[in-house]
Amino acid sequence: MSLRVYNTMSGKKEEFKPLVPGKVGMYVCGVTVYDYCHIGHARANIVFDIIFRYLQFSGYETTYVRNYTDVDDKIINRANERKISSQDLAEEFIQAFDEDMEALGLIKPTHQPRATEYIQQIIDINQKLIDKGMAYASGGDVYYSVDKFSDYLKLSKRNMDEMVSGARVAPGEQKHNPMDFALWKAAKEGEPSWESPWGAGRPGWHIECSAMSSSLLGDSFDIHGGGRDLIFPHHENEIAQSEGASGKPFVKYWMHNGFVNVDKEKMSKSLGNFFTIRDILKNYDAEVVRFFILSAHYRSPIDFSDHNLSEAQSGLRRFYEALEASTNAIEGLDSTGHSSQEGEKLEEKFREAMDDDFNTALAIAHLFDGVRNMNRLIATKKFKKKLDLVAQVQDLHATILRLGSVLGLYRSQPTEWLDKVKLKGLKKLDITQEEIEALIDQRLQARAEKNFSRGDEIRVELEGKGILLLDTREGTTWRLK
RNA sequence: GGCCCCGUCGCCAAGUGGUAAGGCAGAGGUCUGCAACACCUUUAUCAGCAGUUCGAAUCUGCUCGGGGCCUCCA
Repeated sequence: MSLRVYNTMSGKKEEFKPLVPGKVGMYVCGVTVYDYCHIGHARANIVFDIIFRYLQFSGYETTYVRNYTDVDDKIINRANERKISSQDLAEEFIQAFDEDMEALGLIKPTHQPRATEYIQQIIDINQKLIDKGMAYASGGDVYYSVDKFSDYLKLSKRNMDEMVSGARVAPGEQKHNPMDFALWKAAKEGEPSWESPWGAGRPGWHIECSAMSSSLLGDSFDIHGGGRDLIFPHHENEIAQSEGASGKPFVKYWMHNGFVNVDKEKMSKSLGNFFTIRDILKNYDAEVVRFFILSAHYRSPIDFSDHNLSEAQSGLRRFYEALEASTNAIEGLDSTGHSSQEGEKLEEKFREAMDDDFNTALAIAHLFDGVRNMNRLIATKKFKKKLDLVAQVQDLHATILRLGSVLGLYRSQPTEWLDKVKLKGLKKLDITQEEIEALIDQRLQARAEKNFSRGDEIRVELEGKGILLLDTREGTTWRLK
């Protein structure tokens, strides 16, 4: 079974065959750096993070480019509001972005170019398009003539006539056709600008991605990704620019992730229903956020809510509890002399799921099966003496960790993770760790005196406050209800 | 108005022609002084209607409901 990916261009799943066998070039539209990232950005970046990881896991030598758009109207406006320079604003939010991605446990792309580092390439594309008659300079601006590109709207599958009727020309724009879009904008007073054959100016939106992708991946490459909302106009315009300039096919597979919704509605700034990554991480562990996002298929919409995050946390906790139990169960038992096929079987299912357009939800379901399997083995009587079973648990344990890392999961020490999440949850309750431990001591005392009714009282009291006591051979511990 | 997506167990969520994965929550059981964890058992015919087919959650049509893009947006 080989990798199949859903291509927005064809609207179907296609067998994945890179341009150069064994190698993949992937470009993902990053952020415009003028504000903090929200959970929608988190989803897009996590989705392509695991696509990157899985391509590498599958043996592809992958070059992953994710840009920063650091020159743009929104940046200029925001910088003016704050009375700082665009560069300082961009710098501030590039740093914030990097911190957020690091916190979410993303691995770094191969290249993270900035639009302002590619001004010359942007100018070159403009010139090439003008030379070919596909773009025109007009009053210091440069516009793309969409009617010169017959494939325009092939990605978003829209109808030009109807688009035109709804298109508007902003005041000051000098377009021949309302659907034309700016490749280069003449600088206004106080805006960042660069010298060009058309006077001082700055790039339009879209063109920077054409410049950075061709510079780092070539005129044609394998995968181009981003959120669904980028299909039109951003990606459509990129195609027009890049194919118009190079005369070659731009991208082989277009991949778009679904939205994050809040109460079934798209999250957006205008609705005011967005959550920043930073705020979410105050209440939930980063891995919980990742687990939540990967528990649905990347193209489906997901509903962000406290309830859903909590469920994700419960699910992840199951993994960590199993990992903790298996770590303890196989501790000190090295080579058993027995072989096991359990890991191999699990990996096969995992690959099958991931090969089917990165079906992380199914892949995780298989890992859950692995967990149950492992727990069942450990619960066997005289487990440690049955070396064939020990071998299977060792195999499953290692495989779950290895496959989990392809999803960026289970990277923490189980006990540490469980404690961390527990203490984070405790903050919401009306009791402290010290109080719990004091009560545990009292209960221990009572039980030592065979005063079970007092012991049960304490259990019930703590349960009322959201704390469950666990009696084990090593003593009594607690967890959140 | 144009284009597009979705509606699967209480909740989350896979499954795109061959007879419904998984998780959370619930019930019963084993274990436990009592519990918890873990394990075992158990819970759906897929919004509705009409078709195509030997066979459909999966294809077609219609209806109802929800959402997205068409202006900046992951």
